[in-house]
Parts: sequence; structure tokens; C-alpha cells
Amino acid sequence: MNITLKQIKAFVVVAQQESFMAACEILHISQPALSIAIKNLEQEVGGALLSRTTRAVVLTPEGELFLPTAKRLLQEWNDAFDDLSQSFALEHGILSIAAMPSFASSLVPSYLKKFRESYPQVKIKLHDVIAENAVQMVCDGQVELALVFEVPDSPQLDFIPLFEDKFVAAVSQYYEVTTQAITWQQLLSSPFIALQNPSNIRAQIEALLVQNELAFEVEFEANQLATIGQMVASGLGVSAVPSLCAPQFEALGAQCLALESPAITRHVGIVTQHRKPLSVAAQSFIGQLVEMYR
Amino acid sequence: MNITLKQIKAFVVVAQQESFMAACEILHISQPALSIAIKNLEQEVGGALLSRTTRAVVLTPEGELFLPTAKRLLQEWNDAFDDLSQSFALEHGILSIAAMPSFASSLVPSYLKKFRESYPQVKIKLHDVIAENAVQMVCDGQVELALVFEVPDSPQLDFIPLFEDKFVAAVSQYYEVTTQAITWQQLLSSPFIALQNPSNIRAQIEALLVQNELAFEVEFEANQLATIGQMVASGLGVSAVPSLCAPQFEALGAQCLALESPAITRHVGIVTQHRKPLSVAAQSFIGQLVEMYR
DNA sequence: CGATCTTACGGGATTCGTAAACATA
DNA sequence: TATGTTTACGAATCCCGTAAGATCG
Repeated sequence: MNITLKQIKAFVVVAQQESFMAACEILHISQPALSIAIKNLEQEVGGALLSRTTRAVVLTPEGELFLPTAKRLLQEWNDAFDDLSQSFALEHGILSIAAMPSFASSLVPSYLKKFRESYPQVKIKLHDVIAENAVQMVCDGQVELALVFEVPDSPQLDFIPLFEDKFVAAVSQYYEVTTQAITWQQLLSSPFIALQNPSNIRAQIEALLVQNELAFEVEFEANQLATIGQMVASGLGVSAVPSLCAPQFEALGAQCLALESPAITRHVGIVTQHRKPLSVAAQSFIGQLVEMYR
Repeated sequence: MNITLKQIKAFVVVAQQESFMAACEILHISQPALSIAIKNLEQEVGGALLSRTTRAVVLTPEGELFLPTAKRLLQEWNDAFDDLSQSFALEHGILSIAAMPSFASSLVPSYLKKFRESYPQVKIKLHDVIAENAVQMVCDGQVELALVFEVPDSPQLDFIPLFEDKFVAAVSQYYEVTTQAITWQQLLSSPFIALQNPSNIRAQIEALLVQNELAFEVEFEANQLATIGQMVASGLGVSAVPSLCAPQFEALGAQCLALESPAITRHVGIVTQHRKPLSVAAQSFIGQLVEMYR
């Protein structure tokens, strides 16, 4: 059974026009072509749908019965493909991403703003969760991509670096400094305020300090970066955060200084599931980011 | 936008098989043909539906979204045409007909039985109404055909004669007769039992008698032929009915005699709407009847 | 007789299949 | 390297359009 969409369209138009002549103008084909199309259709379905005399074309009872069905089929067909085309044209759809808090609360909003300006119809779901969970969400397929620190090489994940981030020291405005940069040793002489575990930032700091045999005592802990920032600004103590957070910390009244001996630098970028195709929305978003940092 | 059913079928099969190789065996085409079909489909909709590497074929997010829709489209397509084909194959459908009472209660049931034996899946609606209404129902399109006495020529109606019916005299079993045939004059010497108006039979009798200047007095009236038959059988009086009804009347205990001077003969046949196509069910039914009386 | 649908036939586009090239694990 | 997809190209098929034929009002 080999019935064509064209044949159904032809049938519907002829039925509505009650004339082959009139129909073939709408369909932009010649009468013979139309005639044959209908004839083939009727042969396929095993009976006449239209009764033609030279003066009038009327539907057979079976044709009458089939006409609404045919219209429905065409309608659904068009709806389905319009929808699909719209998805590709980014005229609707959902972009589902995750970002680690330090990133989500700093640069990501501006990325989303830019993306939204290009594709205002695409809805955006941003999950701001700790880096570990963000990556897990990529693995689980809950989000298409995560914006996090570089992850260890994994056969299941791909990483696209965007830029390099360097940890900075966060100190109160009244913290006395002679140079623009301070060392970890200097920093740790003040009470240290750290993020609570689990946290990628906390883990990185701990790993680094253990590696460098630096004494490390946490005097205060909090969950949210904003809280840490506030605590630092209040003069409770000092902290070390990705430079990503510097503007936010400074806005809260803290002071951010270059931090060395040793410096912690990490790539920040996009994690996606390896070999899993991305939606055009995700592709476009990644494209914008890569372009921005190229 | 020119998307083919084949392309959708191809997409669905490839998506299910997750392999072009496997899919093309199911589809009975070569890999290149399949590859091109999918490629064209993707071009039409404006984006990739499948992500292919040499080892695996996976759906893109858009393809994932579209797959159920595609399946649904195919399903509905097939359902629609199966249904239509079944209509033509008389594997279902409805035959809607009307018949005048004298016909409906005599020969029509046997016609229906025969039709039903040929096409057991076709439902039958029989409207047994007076001839006038039966014809009206044809004009209104409520039924496709009516089984009645011949109607006056009309541009809106067609008539296919089946056989000729001759009115017979219905008398009681004890009615004394010398010959097989009696005249109207003889008949009318007994009390006459007539159908109530409106009735085609009544009208024909009245017209005939007026035309032949025969005295006509109705002693009893009833609506149903069966009632008339019972009344005649009981010896209340006599009547004149189409020979169609003779078996029924005789079964009720009446006696039917040829009726002459003058004889009333009328064609009995099929009335249809002029130039209105008939369902295959109606066509088959008419075909059986015509064949039967040919 | 005129308008309209159908059949006949040549040209063009699309699609198919075979063979070779290409890409990835 | 082996499997599986894509490109190249010749061939078949299908569909369309022009012209002639048939049919009904």
C-alpha cells in the first residue's frame, strides 16, 4: 500500500472544490496529473471516493466518510512538522543546564541574558547546584550541559574549556596589605572561613594545602558563597575563592587580592555527556560561549 | 515542504533499530537509499534527528521528541486506510434502506438474509414505512434506496424495476368461489376492508375504482396489513392487496384469488436518488436483487 | 456543442542500487 | 583493521505536462 500525501491533499482539495479543474489550479498541477493521482489513490484504497460526471464531481458515501479523516491526517501531519521545524529554528524548546554556584551567581546570568536575546522563545532551566551534582546531572541526562571547573578525564564526559580561573584571597576592607598579592601563608595567619563540604572549592583548597604541607584550620564554615562574602566583609576572617566570585565579594564590601605560593588555577568550562547529541538550543548556547572566549 | 511517508517510516525504523544496516533490511532498501532518505528528511525539517557514528546511531534530543509523534502519524495513517479499505471490501459499513410495508413484511427479509450471508459484517437498517415516506427518505438522503412500487418519473429519482405485482383479492376461507379469478364487481359485493390513508395501496385502489366508475364503500379500516389479513380471515369482509402479501394472508387463514376487470399491476423495484453515488454496500445489494430477477 | 474528465505518450525529476571512499572504535 | 555510513554515478521508476479522445449535460 503506497499512498502519497499528495494524493490525500489532492483528494481533499477536489472534494472541497467539487471540481478537478478548480482543484488543479489550487494544487498547481495539470488536470491529467490530478486525475491520475486520484485514480491511483482510489485504486490503492480499493474503491471510488469521488463520482465524476463531466458536469459535477460529488463524493461517494465512502468518500464522504473519509474526507474528515483525510483532513485530520493532513492537519496532524503539518502540525507535527511545523513543531519540529520550530524546534530546530529555536522558536521554542527548553535549554536545561546546570552550573556550580560560584559560576551560576557570577557570569552565568550574563550568558543566559545574551542567549535569551538571540532566542527569546527558548525556555531556560538553570540548576545551580554544587559542581559534583552538576556533573552528575549531565551523566544522568537531567541537563544537557554543566558549567563547572574542569573534571578529571572520563570516557563518559567531554569538557570544553572556556577560561582559566585563579583563586583569590578574600579579606576585609580593613585588612592591611602592602602588595597586591599575598601568599597562602600570609592568608592563613588570619581566621579562615571555608565552604562546608561537599564543595569543589573546599576540596581544591584542602588538596592544595595538604600537598604543600600548609597548616589549615577552619574557624568558620558556611554553605553559601554570599554568606562567606558577608562574613569576610564583616571582618570575621578571610577566605579563598575563585576569582569568578571577586566582583560579588567586592560588592559585599570585601577585598580580593591575588593569591600565590602556590596559585590555584583551574579551567572553567562546559561538561557534556560524551557522544550524546546535543539539542540545537544547547549547541547554540555552547557556540555563544566558545565564541565569547575564543 | 515535501516530506514523504517513506522517510518517516525510515526514520522510525532506524530509530528503533539504532542502526541503518538493520533498518534497511526491514525496509527492503539499500543503505545508501536509506541514508539519503534520512538525510533529505533532516534537510526538510531543518536539523538532525539522528546522530550517527560508525558504531552507533542515537537520536538527537529533537529526534527523541519527534519519534513518538512520527509513530503516531504512521499509526493513524494506517488505521485510516485500513478502515477505508474495509469499507470498500464490505468488511464493515451500514446499509440503510427503506421499504414499503407490504414489501418489507414479505420478500425483503429474504433479500436481507441473502445479503447478510454474503457480507456478514455490514450492518443493515431497514425502515419499514409507507411508500410515500420511503421515497421521501431517499430524497432526504436518510436512506440510500427504497423498495417500493414504481414512482412517477422524476428528475430527482431513479427507478430500477424488479418484478411486476398484481393485486389479488383477499377473502375468507369460506368465501364461495367458482373460478380462480374474480372481478372487482364481485369482490365489492362483500364488505370491504381497506388500509387507512395515507397508504399507497389504498390510493391505488381508489384511483382505479374512480377511473372505472365502480362503487366503493369502506366498511372497515386498519393500519397494518397483518390486521387486515386477520380481519379477512375472520370473515369480517374482503380486501384487495398486492400479491406480495398473498403468502402472508394465506398463512393467516385468508384466501387469495386473482383479481380482474380491471387488474392492477404495478412494477415493484428500487428507488434511488438520481446522480447520487451509492455506497458499495448499496451497490452490492442492488446487484443481488437485479441478478435475482434478471 | 461545450465543458470537463480520462487516456496516451514523451520528457524530466526523483529515487534506487552497485561500487568506492570515508570515518570511527 | 573492521564495521558501518556516506558519496558517486549509471539505471530504472515514477510523476508531470501536452495533446488527443471520450462523455455527459
